Amino acid sequence: MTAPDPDGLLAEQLLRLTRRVHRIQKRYLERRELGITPAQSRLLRTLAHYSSPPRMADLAERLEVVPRAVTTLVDGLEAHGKVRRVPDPANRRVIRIELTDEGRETLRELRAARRAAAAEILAPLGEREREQLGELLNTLVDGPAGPPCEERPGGGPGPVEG
Amino acid sequence: MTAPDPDGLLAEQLLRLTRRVHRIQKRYLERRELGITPAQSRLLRTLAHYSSPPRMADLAERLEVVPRAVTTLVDGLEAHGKVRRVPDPANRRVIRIELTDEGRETLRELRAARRAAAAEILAPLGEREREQLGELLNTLVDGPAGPPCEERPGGGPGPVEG
DNA sequence: ATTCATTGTTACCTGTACTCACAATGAACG
DNA sequence: CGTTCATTGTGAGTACAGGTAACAATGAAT
Repeated sequence: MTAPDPDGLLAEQLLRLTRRVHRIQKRYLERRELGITPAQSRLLRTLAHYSSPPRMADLAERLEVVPRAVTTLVDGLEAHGKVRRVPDPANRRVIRIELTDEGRETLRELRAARRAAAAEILAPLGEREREQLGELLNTLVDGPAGPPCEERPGGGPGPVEG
Repeated sequence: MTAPDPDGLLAEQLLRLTRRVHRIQKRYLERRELGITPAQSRLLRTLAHYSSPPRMADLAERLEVVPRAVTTLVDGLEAHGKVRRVPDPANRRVIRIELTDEGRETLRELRAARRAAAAEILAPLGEREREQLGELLNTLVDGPAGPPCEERPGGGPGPVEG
């Protein structure tokens, strides 16, 4: 440790971990036959954090992807009846995304799967260390922000991912 | 904080960060017109950690991907003259992957790019915190191991990624 | 010699996200 | 009013990363 390029190394570890998370999560998803992909699962979970149905653009910003990607994800979820597109009467350009009952149900199972996957990944860490890691990651994520776009306007519905 | 599902959240942050790393790294790679993709860059860097040219299977294990993926990556790198496939006289099934001079040159630029990307990501953290994060990630990565396969036989050429 | 395991690869498919172009809507301003 | 411009979501196309399955070549074991 204290290698020549500690920061670069750190990025490498990050990548590796994420690949692992992805693989494990996928396994759990398949096993439970929920019929959704990891990215869709992510959108679904994100959806749950809003108090009122978000717009596509909100989700894009939140997920740190381009709006087009959200369209695809919502397509998939809607086809499986997990979410619903509802027009916004106040602004006919916007579409708001609502969780359906089935979506909420799926979400419950999803959380279990997620928890199991996380537990598997985090096994080597103790309680205290997890907290540390959590704080560090929070700092990182909330820090510079910014997907392909710049920064968020601020007055969103009810974010904060918690 | 101290939310209902801290571990799940943690995984979420991980994913988000990685997406960011990926995006930033890609941007750097394009800007410098190195003509390689992030995954190829990863393989290249990994290659540098071996004292003697590794086999395809070694790389697959190291990168935690299926051997087939390595084939594709090496194809790309070889086409750009960054690496060379050399047959192993001792075992005619194996192919060893060597860095070419051009590959080594690219590697130098790559490190700079990587460092810049990491710096950008890690900006919100202080020196002390980076060390902490580094240690935590190390523990995680070295912990349970295991790609699609199980565990590594141990006697690899010269691993340890550092 | 036959059988089995290793190694890399051919062929194909999925998931994810990106760019570009565009239609529909809304807002600003003459 | 009409013109112009920004916002919002989407169709079409592309790139990249990785996974499965089948296989040919080689090596090892019996």
